Amino acid sequence: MDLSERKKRILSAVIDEYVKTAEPVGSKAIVGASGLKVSSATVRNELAELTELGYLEQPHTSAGRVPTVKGYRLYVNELMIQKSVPEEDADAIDKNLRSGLSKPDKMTEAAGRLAAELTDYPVLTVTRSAPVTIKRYDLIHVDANTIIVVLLLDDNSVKNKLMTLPFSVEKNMIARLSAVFNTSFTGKSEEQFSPVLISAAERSVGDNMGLTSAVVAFALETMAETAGARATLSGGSKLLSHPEFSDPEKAKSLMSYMSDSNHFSGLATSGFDDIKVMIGPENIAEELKDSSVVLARYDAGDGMQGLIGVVGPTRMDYSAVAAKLKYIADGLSKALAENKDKSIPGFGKLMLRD
Amino acid sequence: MDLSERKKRILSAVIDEYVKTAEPVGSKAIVGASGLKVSSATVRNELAELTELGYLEQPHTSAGRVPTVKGYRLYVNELMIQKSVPEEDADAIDKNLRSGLSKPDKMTEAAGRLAAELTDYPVLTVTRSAPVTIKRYDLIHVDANTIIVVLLLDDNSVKNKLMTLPFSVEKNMIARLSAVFNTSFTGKSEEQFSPVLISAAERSVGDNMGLTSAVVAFALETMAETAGARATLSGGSKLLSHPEFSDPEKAKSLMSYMSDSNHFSGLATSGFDDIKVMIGPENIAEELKDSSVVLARYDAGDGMQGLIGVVGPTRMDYSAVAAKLKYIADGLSKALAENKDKSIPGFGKLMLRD
DNA sequence: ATTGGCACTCATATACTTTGAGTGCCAATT
DNA sequence: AATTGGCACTCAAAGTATATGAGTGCCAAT
Repeated sequence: MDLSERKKRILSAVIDEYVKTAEPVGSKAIVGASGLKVSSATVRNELAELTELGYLEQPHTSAGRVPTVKGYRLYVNELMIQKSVPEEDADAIDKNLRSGLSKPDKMTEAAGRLAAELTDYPVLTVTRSAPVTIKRYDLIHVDANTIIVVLLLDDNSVKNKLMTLPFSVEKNMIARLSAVFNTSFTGKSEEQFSPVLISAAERSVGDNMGLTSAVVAFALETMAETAGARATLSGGSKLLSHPEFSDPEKAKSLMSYMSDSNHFSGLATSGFDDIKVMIGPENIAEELKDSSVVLARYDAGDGMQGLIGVVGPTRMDYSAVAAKLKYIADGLSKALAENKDKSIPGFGKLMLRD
Repeated sequence: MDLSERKKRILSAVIDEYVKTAEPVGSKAIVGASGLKVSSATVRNELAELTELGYLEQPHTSAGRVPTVKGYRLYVNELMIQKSVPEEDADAIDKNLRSGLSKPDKMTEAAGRLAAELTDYPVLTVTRSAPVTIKRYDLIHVDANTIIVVLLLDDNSVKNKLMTLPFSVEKNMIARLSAVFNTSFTGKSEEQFSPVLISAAERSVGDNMGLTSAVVAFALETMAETAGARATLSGGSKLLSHPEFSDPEKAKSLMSYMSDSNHFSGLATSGFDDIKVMIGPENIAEELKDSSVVLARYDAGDGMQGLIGVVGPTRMDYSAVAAKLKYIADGLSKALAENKDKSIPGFGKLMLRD
C-alpha cells in the first residue's frame, strides 16, 4: 500500500519543518512550506489519514503533527532528498584531514572532532582491527639486565616494551632468543602459542629464568590489545545544545552511556551500504531508545573498517548529517590510505626548521 | 580581626547544611544542626553580622543565608574538620589501584575514573613530563626499504616508528647510522640538534638521501610529544547530577570547556601542599568562575608530578572531596612507583593461562 | 547579652482566567 | 468525488490574582 504523491510531500514537509522548529507542525505551516496548491483544510484531511496510518502523531488534540518513528523511517528510506555538503564544510573537511600526516588513531580522532563541530552532535568513532599476528621480533640488549622487545605486527604497526630483568643476560643469549622467536612464533595466532612450543623454545636457548615466557606474555598481550575495537567519543557536550536534552536526567543518562566506549565497540561495520541510520527504538540499547544514530563506514586500510557516527535526538536533519558523515568518512579513508604509502615521514617538516 | 568561636561554629553550620540541601539556611535550622544552646534570635543576630562581614549572603530579604566565596574560603582554610575516607571507598581505591600492573597512562586514567565515581564529580588528571632526551637509538633493518627506529628515552619509555623508504638501504648503512646517532645525538635537548651536527652526521655515514634527517625528525617529534602535559577528563556526565547545572546552557559551557584538555594542561603542579582548592572566581578561566576545583598532587616517578582533581559547583563537600582525592593521589603515587620497579612484566599472568 | 514576640518581606504554590494555534467536521462549491 | 470556507471545539501555555509560610529585622523584656 503506497502513499499518494501528495501525502508523501506533506509528510516530508512535516518532517522538514519539525526538524527546523522542534514544534508540532500545523496544516497552515505545511501549505506555506510545501508549496502545494491546496487549502489548509485539504491538508488537514491528509494529515488525519497520515496519522491514522501511523506516520504522524499529535502530542494533544489541539496541537500540530509530529513525525513518528515510522514516519522518519519512511522519510529516511524513500523521501528525503540527498543534501550535499555545504562548500564551506567540505573545504574545512578537506583541509583538516589533509593537514599533518599523523598516526591513524590521531587522524580518526581529529575526524571525530571535526564531525562533531560540523554536525553539532556528539560523534563516536569505532575502529575494529582484524586479529593480527607478529611478523618479526627484535630483542635489543640495553644493558646487563635491561632489554627492549620490539614487535612488528602484520598490519605494519610496531609495539615495544622495556623489560627490567631481575638477573643479567648475555648479549648472545638475547640474539639466540630473538632468532628462536623469529622462527617459531611468527605468523602465529593467539591459540597457536602452545605450552609445548614455548617450552621447546625455552630449552633450545637454555632459558631457565622465564625470559621466554615474558616475551611470549608481551606478544600475547599485544595481540589481544591490538585486536578488538577501540571507540572514542567527541563533542559530548554538543548534546546539551538540543532542546530534547534540556532535562538533565535524560542528558545524563545518554551522556554517561556514551562515555563508556565499550557500548559502541561492538557495532557492526558491515551489513549496510555507506550509511546506516538507526531511529529511536530501532536501537537496541535502552538508553538510546529516544535517540537516533547515524553511522558511516570508513576504510582503515589492510581490510580494516571503522565507523564514524553521530548520536542525537530522533528529530535530526538526517539528510544533512548523513551527507557530512559520508564526506568525512570518505575523506578519512583517503587520508589513511595516503598516510600508509607515505615515505620518509616528517622529512618535510624538518626541512622547514631553518 | 578574628571571628568569635560562636560565629565560626555558625558559619560552619551554614556551610555544612547548605552543602547538604542546596537551600538557603535559616536561623532555626542552624540551632538544630549546630547544637548551640542559644535561641534562633541570637543566631539571627550573629547571621546579620556574618552577612555584614561578607561571609554570607541572602538571595533575597526573606530567605536564609548562603555562603559567599569569602565564607567558603575561611571554611576551607580554617574551619572544616578533616574528614576521613569512608572505609568502603578506601577499600575500593586500594583494590582498584593495586590490581593489574599496567602502563602509567592507563593507571592514571583508571584513578581518574575511580575518583569520578567516588566523588560524583567530573575528574581531570594532568601529567606533566620534564623535557626528555634520548639515551639510545636502535635502527632495525626490516627489509631493503623498511626500517624501524627505536628510541629509548631517559625516562625509560620507548618509542618506535616504522619507516618505509623510497629507496633501498644496506644493512651496514643502518648500522653505521645507528652508531653515529648513539655517539652524536644522545642526551641532547631539542635545541642541540643543530643543522651543523646533522649535516656532519649525514656526511660521516654517507647519507645523501635524507635518512638522517628523517630519523632526526622522528626524534624531535618524539621529544616534543613526550614533553609537555597530557590532560584527561573522566565522568564528565557527573556534572549533570548537580542542581547547579540543571540549566543546559551552564552545563554546556563548563562541559565543553573541560573537554578541551588544553585548558588544564597548564595547571601548576607546584606551589601548594597536598591539596589546592580554587573556589569560584578564584579560578582564572571565565568558564570556571561559578565552579570550584580541588586538586591533589601525585608523584609520577622520575621527579615527574601529576595532578588529579575534581571540578564541581562551589557548593561542594570540600572536606570529603579533598580527603578522597588525597587518598587516591597517594595510592596512585605508590602504585606508579611499584610499577616502575616491577621486574619481568606479565610473567605471572602467563603462568595462569592453563 | 539573650530571648520571645511581632510586623514585615517575598519567593513559591495554587487556583482561576485568557488566549490562540490548531483541530475536526459539515455544508457549500467546483 | 474532491476541495474548500466556515465554525465550534479543545487544550497547552501564558497571564493574573491570591494565599502560604519560611525567614527576617527589630524591640522591649528578661
